[in-house]
Amino acid sequence: MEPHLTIGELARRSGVAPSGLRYYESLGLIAAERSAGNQRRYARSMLRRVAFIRTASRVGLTLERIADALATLPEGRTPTKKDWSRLSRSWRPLLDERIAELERLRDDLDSCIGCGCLSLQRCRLQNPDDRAAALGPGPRYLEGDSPGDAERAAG
Amino acid sequence: MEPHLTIGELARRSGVAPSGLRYYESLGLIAAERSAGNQRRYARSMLRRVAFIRTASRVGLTLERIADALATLPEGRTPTKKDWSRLSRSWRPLLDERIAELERLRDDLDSCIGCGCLSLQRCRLQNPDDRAAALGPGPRYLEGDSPGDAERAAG
DNA sequence: GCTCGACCTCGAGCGCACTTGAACTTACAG
DNA sequence: CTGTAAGTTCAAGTGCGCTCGAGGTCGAGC
Repeated sequence: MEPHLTIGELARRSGVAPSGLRYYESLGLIAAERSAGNQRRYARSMLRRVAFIRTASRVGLTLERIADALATLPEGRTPTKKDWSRLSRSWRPLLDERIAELERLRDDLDSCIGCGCLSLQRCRLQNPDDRAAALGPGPRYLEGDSPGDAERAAG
Repeated sequence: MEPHLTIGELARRSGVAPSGLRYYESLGLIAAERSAGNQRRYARSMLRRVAFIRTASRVGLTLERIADALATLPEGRTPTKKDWSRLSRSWRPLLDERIAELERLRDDLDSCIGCGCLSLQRCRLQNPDDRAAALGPGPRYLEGDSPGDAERAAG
């Protein structure tokens, strides 16, 4: 049991490819010491940090927001379980909101299946104000922005 | 009440920018007649078609899959409410699956909050086989691929 | 000492859903 | 007839989360 991991070992054990780990590093999400020959050597605590990143990503956070979260960890010491726990807890409302939105969509869909209307005037499935438009390109609600964000942006 | 819509009118009424409508057309999702001066003129039924595309997109389908779905509409006549209803109904399982996955994630999160472990060995929050990796780059589960897809791809 | 797999950096490319910009034309109101 | 808002095409750019390739170096076993 070595004290440090090579990038390949961390990759295998975290499920993130070496290229992905280097990318995370380029964004400041993780860090590594270097061997005499300039190769990355990871502390074992990086395993948990990468696990956190992966899970946060599955929850729907962008890497930028994950970086923000990681920045709130105490400096100078390895984070404790309590630290990780605090961060994980903060995802809960986000998940709840995303689930709620999909459920709304599903229920609206149910109430529309009978009519097949998709009417811009009447059907709740439609989003006439296109609130999401203010937030930029790409699929939005499904990628982490909440309707709440859209409303605030539309302010 | 004109029989046809300009691209600007369709954009305002559908919530999709003109550039987006041209993009949809480039993918074969919508079509338009042309004025004497080569400007697009949309039949009113396009409103419903665009509404369908937007909603399907919110549900999490890629534009490619939406195109596939639209291809099953009868040719030679304007689709009826029944046609749209049939397509909408097909989203239901997809939505259910996406909701279920987020709920699983939330429940796993709950069971982990106490420990803060995020352990690759023990914690259900982790996804050790990284099933999603087979499907290519980018956030996956949250963008429309289902875990089922991943399992089939890994098979 | 040599080999060979794993590592390094840097820039480019990808997939998706669009948007933007340049350079130009059309439609309609006054 | 003229001004201008709205339309046209085409190529390129954006944002996110990576991956890939080229060209070179490192490290461990024989």
